[in-house]
Amino acid sequence: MRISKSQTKDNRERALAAAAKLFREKGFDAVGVAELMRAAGLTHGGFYNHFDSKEALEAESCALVFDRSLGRLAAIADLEDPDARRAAFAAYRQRYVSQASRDAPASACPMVAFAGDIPRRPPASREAFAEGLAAYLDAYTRAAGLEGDAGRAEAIRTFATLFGALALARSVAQERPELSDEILQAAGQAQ
Amino acid sequence: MRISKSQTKDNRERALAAAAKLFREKGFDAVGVAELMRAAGLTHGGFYNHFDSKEALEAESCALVFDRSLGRLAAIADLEDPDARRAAFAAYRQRYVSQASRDAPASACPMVAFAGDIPRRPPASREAFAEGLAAYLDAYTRAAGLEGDAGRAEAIRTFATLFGALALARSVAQERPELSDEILQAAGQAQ
DNA sequence: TGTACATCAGTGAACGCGCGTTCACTGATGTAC
DNA sequence: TGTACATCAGTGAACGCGCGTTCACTGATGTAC
Repeated sequence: MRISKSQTKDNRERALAAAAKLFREKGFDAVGVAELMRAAGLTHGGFYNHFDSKEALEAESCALVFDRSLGRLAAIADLEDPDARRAAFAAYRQRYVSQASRDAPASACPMVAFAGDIPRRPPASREAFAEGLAAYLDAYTRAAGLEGDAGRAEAIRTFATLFGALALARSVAQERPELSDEILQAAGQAQ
Repeated sequence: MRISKSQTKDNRERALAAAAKLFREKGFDAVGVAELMRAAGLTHGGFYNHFDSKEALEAESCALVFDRSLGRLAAIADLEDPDARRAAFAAYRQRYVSQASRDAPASACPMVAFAGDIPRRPPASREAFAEGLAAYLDAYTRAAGLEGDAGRAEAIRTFATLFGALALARSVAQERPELSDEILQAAGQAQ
């Protein structure tokens, strides 16, 4: 049956949001079109009314998924008071390597969720991810209040530490929870 | 046709080695049994003479893949001269975040290759990986000459930096080669 | 505003394909004598 | 050492399954008058 335009738009957005969540949680190939549409409250046949292919949706997800992080970092960078900015940035970093982040792969850092797979994904996905990561590192550097070549290198290095710790902590969370916690704590201690 | 015992053993080892290489390069699901056996110079039907299932081979690969890294780190830790040990460890770290490591996913760090997927893999694979990572962090800490709680935390943190940088550098290597190089260099600058 | 009809988003059966796995068969190896 | 036979690793066709995608159909929406 035909559906109202606003309903149609809403359905598309729900499918895209479900994809962004499920892809991060389970990986691209492990999420089927049918599962994804079911999560959006629809059936699989209608998928192609909204997207050219699963690949196209994947690429769109790869772009969408950076929005929240970029928004948060921009908000921190834009704080006028330097002390407030520093405090907000420190809080951001602590939250990044928290147990909550580790245990919520569907909503936490998209880079940790996608980085491992991205080199083997289709070009459009890779491009969206690369653009997202580049923008993220810029935003992170600004939020850190760092400038110049050395500042930029320091920002990249400290982000690599957070990223690496979250990825490693997740990789052993089920089998070695104490080790997983230890990794997060070690990263959180960095000043 | 029947094959000699040593040939049989050799065939099994070649299949396992091919798996360890291909899984790191392409990911577990992207490597089929047929492709893997072809890489070992065999046909797919014989696979089940050597392994119970693809899952069983995957778990075996997850364990095998740590051997080389563990051996290298142990050799560094066992150097008698502290200066030589420090130099060897520094060289290990530089090699870890080199362009060569980034561009050779099939043979470089198994953790970077597997960490993202491991939480979604079967229990036996996860267990082998967790054991490998735990052993690796112990070996890395010893090679770094670090001791005690603070030393251990520092070792974990510095490894997370290397790991994160290599993973991030790989994720944008095809689309943003300059950014990829910049990430490796930033990590290499850490003292 | 009301009516008639064209549009098109949603549905679910059906498709083709690739995968892991099974199986009947082959023939050189290993063994019993 | 030689011979006869059982063993079993390797082969490739065939299987069942799940996936992305297609398609004929439905019926409420949007539009033309």
